[in-house]
Amino acid sequence: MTDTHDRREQRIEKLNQLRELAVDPYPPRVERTHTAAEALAAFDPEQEQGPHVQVGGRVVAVRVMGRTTFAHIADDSGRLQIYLRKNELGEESYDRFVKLIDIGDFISAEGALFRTRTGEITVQVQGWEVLAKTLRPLPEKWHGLRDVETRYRQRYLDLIANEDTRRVFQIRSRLISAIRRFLDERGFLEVETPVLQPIYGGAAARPFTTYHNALDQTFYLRIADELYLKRLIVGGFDRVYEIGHNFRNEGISTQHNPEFTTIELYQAYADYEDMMRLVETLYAELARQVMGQETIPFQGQEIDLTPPWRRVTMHDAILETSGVDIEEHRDQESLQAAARAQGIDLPRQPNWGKLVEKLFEMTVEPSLIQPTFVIDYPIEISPLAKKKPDAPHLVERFEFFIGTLECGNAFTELNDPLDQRERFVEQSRYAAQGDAEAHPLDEDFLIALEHGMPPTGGLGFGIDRTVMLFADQASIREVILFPALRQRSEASLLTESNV
RNA sequence: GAGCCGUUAGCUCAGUGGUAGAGCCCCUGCCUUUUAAGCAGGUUGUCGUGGGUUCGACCCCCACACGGCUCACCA
Repeated sequence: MTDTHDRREQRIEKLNQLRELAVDPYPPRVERTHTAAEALAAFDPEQEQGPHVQVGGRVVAVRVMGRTTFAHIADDSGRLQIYLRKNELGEESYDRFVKLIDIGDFISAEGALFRTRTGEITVQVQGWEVLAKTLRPLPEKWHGLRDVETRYRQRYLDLIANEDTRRVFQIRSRLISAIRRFLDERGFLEVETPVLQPIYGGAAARPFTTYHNALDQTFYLRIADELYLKRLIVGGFDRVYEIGHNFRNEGISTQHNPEFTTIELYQAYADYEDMMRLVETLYAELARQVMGQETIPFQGQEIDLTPPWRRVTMHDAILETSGVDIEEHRDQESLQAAARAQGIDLPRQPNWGKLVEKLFEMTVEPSLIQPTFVIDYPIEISPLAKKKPDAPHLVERFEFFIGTLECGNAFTELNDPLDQRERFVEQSRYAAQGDAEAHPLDEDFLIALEHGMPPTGGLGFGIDRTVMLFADQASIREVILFPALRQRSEASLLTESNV
């Protein structure tokens, strides 16, 4: 018999006592005239007494002083103090509150607003009711809830106990709204494309595999939206975007969750230069709307999102940081040797482009604090982007980095169907050589392209990482309400729930 | 998948090879403007799980579970 069990039984006993008093501990509805914030706003500071209000919320603090009691209730809008007096409520109602209401219970209370001696606007309670009796205690009030595992597994407790957690997810919501507003105002159409796909594509990643019984067919959970959105550009929707979950069957880290939220957008008659302008304009706008200024703090740094952002080619960035000139070393052996000469040990990769990417990640990425567009990527790691006309081993692609986070990816989309087919074929050669993330050939997509796609700029960026940036969080789990965790065994759950 | 660290009361945390602790929470009493209310008294427990060493293990050893960080993979 554990302490929790005792406490739970104590509360069930209180629940039963309420029922014996003919009180429904879970009434189906409640009258409410004001939220906590509305009640506070309704009080005229010039007056001694405010209007009569009826409010509801969770009891978060109780101070019993004999025949008088102060308590705080909280709803989504904030906290509000209530004041109960035995001589005004009557002995029965007053004692019922003191004896049968616990911190955590939901109640409603009605009465006139007044200001206490210390100046706090408070409801002088004339009547109150139980809205929902709780059976388990809330986390402690001083230190709140710190245990990271409990915070993730029982996020509701985290939200109750930690105001900062509420703030993070409010920022998340406001960011997503602001992104939608920004794109809607510019004529983008929000669309939804399949999550279950017969062929995955649009990124380099391992998929989750599932199975549809009626169709007797394997499906993959999408790793990107790209190929379906481009089909819509073929179809004549010139500006489309989708916000949704992607799924990648890979490692979990402070920057990776197996399911994560991205936005992808495509704009016909645009190129990657247009996408760069769109990104920097959007992020500055988000900063203004959500944070009130274009400079934001992130992990101890001041990040200035004011456009224009720095642009640097991958070639120049690597040369500046590591002293290795990738254009002088266009095969793996040579590039590995050049890197080694600078004291950088590069592991063998499936191709030159991947080796360049590796070199970039090891040397340049950790230095990219202020917003930076890194442009012109190797073709081998960019099978869906258009070649640079004057350098066919590179493509018109950029990624942008803020606070060393890789935030997003964009290119001038490849709309030449025969080139696209060759790229897919090249990818299948990498796959045959053991590249597990090589892009599979999508014949259906090629047929779409053969019907004609206008010149198009495309962009994708991680919503979660954007939230990390704006909410100043170091771990992606802090910006996902229920991050992926290993399942607890049934036995351990039962032990902990004590029922 | 690998390395390191962590797991003690409902919560936040101390702790020692020799009878498990503190604060908050909770329970009882007093208290009619408190707000970390106060005062007096009281109860917390499979010390993550399972083995082993030992006269004796919360402590030492091994395995396992879960989590965190770093690395690998990736966005």
